[in-house]
Amino acid sequence: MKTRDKILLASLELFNDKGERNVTTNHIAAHLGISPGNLYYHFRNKSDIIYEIFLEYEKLVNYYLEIPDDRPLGLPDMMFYLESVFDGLWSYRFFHRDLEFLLDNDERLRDDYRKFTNRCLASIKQIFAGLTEGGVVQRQAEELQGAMALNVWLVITNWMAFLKTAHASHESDSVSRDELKQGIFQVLTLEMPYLMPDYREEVLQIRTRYRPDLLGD
Amino acid sequence: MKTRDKILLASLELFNDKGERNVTTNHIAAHLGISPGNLYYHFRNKSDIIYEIFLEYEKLVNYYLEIPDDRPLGLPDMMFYLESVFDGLWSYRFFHRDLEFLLDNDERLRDDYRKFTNRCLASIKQIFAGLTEGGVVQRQAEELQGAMALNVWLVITNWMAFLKTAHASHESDSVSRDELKQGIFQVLTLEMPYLMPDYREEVLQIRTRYRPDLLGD
DNA sequence: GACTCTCTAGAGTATATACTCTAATAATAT
DNA sequence: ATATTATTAGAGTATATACTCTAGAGAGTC
Repeated sequence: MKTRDKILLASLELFNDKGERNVTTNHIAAHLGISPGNLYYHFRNKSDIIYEIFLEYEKLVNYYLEIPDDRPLGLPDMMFYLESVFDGLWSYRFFHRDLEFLLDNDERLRDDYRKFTNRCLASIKQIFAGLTEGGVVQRQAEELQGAMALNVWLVITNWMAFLKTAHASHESDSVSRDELKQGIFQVLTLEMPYLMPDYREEVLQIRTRYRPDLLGD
Repeated sequence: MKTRDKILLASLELFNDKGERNVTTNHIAAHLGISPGNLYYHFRNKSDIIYEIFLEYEKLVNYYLEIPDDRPLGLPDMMFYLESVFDGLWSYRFFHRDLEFLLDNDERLRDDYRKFTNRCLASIKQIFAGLTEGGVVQRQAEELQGAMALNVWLVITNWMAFLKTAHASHESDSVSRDELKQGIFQVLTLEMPYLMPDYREEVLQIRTRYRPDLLGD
């Protein structure tokens, strides 16, 4: 593998493990057994590394959120989107953690992330539209749709942070992929009242698969 | 005012303005025109300052979330809670920003914050119970209540972060108190389907007062 | 006036961090 | 083989940051 790619991979791994704030360029170099000079030959600075990782993340999410416009959506579609999005969230979980600081220090990233957010929100709305057409969710007032999508977005992107703060110990990376998936439980809770009555039972059923076991300890 | 209190006040102000990560103890001292030595005479370290500020925040929120148990709750109660909580959020807005890092570096704070979260979640559930009794919201399955409360909590505590990232410019502290209050719009959106039909119109009405003007730009 | 206790100044320190510079080595082209 | 280019090592630097240490000023007490 090219050194450049190794750097990106190691950075992502370390960021996810320890948080961007706790990982220095020297750490990354040391982790790979290369010199700082070598790292800076491939990247102008730390922000550049983060930005490239963001681009990968963005690409992945865009791929996950491709929505067929030639057919309505069903329950399996919805679950597929949820699983995919939380998968992406897991792979790049460092990102939403130090987000504000990252955006503060890289204008390019800030602009791109803003557009990214808006695209995601649009996709969520589109998914709801598809599900409405598919008879899974009830038709909602136009006026509510944007705010609903935003709430879904808030729950999804901040579930990880909540888990981390709710955990008793901070033993490195104590949040597991499974726990993250419990965010799906929260999103399904959110959607419950909007479902067509026929689907309520089925979704409640699916939802139990994601039930957190530790909540409220 | 005592130097000790001045330090707490100035720290809170600077943290809110620039983010905890961007404010050093030397900055705080310089801002007050006192020496670093003086600052460290009053506080053992930066974590201690943060911890004391957290205690104030906690006290404020606890005060706001006192819930009368001798009567059911009405719509005005609900709006009062929302307004209060978002007020507290505004006054200590730095806190939820670098939360994960703060908790990683102060075990005492982590434990306290965890308990704080659980108390808040319990309060939210209690408020829902009161509103149910008051005939404002429909009775929900026991099983849903915890997850609903958690979603409300997620939206409330992360609304600020969303605003910051959604903003185009990072011109220092460009998020206003009014914009923060638009989080109430989101929470009301969340609650909408659970309301008793009689209250729907009124809440929709109230909700328009908090409508964001910039969303989706 | 001597003594004590609280508070403050300010220079200073150890460590960390992002990043640079030079020289050398490996790879490739001619 | 030689020239050129891409890659790497590794020592080094400027700056920042959390925090320490010593000395001394004020205020109150005996």
